[in-house]
Amino acid sequence: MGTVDVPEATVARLPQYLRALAALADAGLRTVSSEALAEAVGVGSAKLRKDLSHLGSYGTRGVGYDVAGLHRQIADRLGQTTPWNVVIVGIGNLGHALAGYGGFASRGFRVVGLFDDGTQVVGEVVNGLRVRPLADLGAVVRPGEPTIGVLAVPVEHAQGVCDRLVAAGVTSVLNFAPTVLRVPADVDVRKVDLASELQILAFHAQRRAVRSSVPAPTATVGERIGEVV
Amino acid sequence: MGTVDVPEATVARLPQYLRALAALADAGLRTVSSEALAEAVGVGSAKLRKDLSHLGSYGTRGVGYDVAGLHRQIADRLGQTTPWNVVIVGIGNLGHALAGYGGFASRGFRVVGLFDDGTQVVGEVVNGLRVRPLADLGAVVRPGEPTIGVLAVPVEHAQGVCDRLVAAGVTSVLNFAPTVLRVPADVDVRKVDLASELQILAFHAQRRAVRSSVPAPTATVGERIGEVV
DNA sequence: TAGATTGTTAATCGATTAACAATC
DNA sequence: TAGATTGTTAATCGATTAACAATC
Repeated sequence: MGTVDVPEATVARLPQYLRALAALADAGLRTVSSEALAEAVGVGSAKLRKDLSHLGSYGTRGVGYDVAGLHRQIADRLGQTTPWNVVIVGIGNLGHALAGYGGFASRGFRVVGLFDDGTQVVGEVVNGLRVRPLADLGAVVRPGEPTIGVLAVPVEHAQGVCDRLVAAGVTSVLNFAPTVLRVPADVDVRKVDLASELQILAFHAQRRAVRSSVPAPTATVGERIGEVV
Repeated sequence: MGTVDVPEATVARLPQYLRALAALADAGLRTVSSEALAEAVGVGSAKLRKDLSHLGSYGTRGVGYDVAGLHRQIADRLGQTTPWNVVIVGIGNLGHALAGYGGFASRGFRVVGLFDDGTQVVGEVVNGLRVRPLADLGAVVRPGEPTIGVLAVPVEHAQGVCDRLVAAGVTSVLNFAPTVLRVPADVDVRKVDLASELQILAFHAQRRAVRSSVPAPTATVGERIGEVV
């Protein structure tokens, strides 16, 4: 119990639990049941207990979980006890917005560098940071302290810029460019694909539309109809 | 075979396949094997063939898939043949960026409305669209044509604004606020949680760090060590 | 002690993967 | 026909869920 493998699906939910616990603590709650915490996060209580069991046991039977204790425990696991440095590369529309996004700082992330090679934007000050040319990456990314690189460049530059991030010592990358990045095995890449999200919503919407209009008229007695929704 | 259930995991990959096929078509390719297409998307060829089999069969044994035909087929399934209307609510940092994001238009999404109730921003023109007060939602969201709502408001307003989107007839919501939205069963919500993405990266990075430093010194002969990475 | 709630077990479900027969 | 590659089968894996014994 402890450092052993936490399933990926569980890891992805830890930030949600953490946020809900912070809200409960703010509300003055000392203790919370798996039922109540699960409800706040929108999952089932069994799933929540299973998830927490992967971190070790921090609940008390008959009572529930200590809000502050569980919060500390999860924050610890997410590495939130020490601040993480973040550099943002590509200060266009999206990079600008990310540079000013308040949600990062409040979760223990420090944006320590903004980079772009566009002659327009280099030198501009965004949210208190001057935009620097990519050549300066090495001056900001210190091999000692872990740094997360956020890629917000146009898709055609993504791989090249990613290579430079990796060369500078970045081993965690959040990629907003809609492309598959090739990286060494020790580099972790996550992708946020905004257009994809809309396409997935569109798929579901179209499926709902088709299912609510087509099946009824075309079905004949005795035919089997696929389950609706 | 056809309109029947496509697994969620497959749906999430369809946009990636579509993009890769567009690139192959641009490059002049007529035909592509599952091996080559899978490589371009960064998945295994077996997974790709399985995914495509859920759409019906469009490949030719011994030859591969017709690039244009498969592209059309997937675009169809994603509802990309008809344009989708998108409204963005909350024109702050992020909303601004999304309003100007080129990736939406190129995938068949039309941003048709920008909304905000901040006195500062209402009336401002962003990317050719005037920001309107939320009260105008009904004038833009037409019950007839499907509209996707993008929520980029501060977390404390998210639920309230979501309710208004739903009341206006929106049944697909992309939520950037870090909160669980309560919606009727016929409304589809997807969530993009930027801070969460960084937290997940931080979790992995910390795990890598712990595993590469701690286990070796503390392990004793005969002890079993958890598998590394 | 009685009531409440956890942590865990076991069953189920969905997704991935490898292998290969079908077939172009 | 011989070589290539699909579509499908079956095995495996990981995640979810319900139920309940352990225990506060």
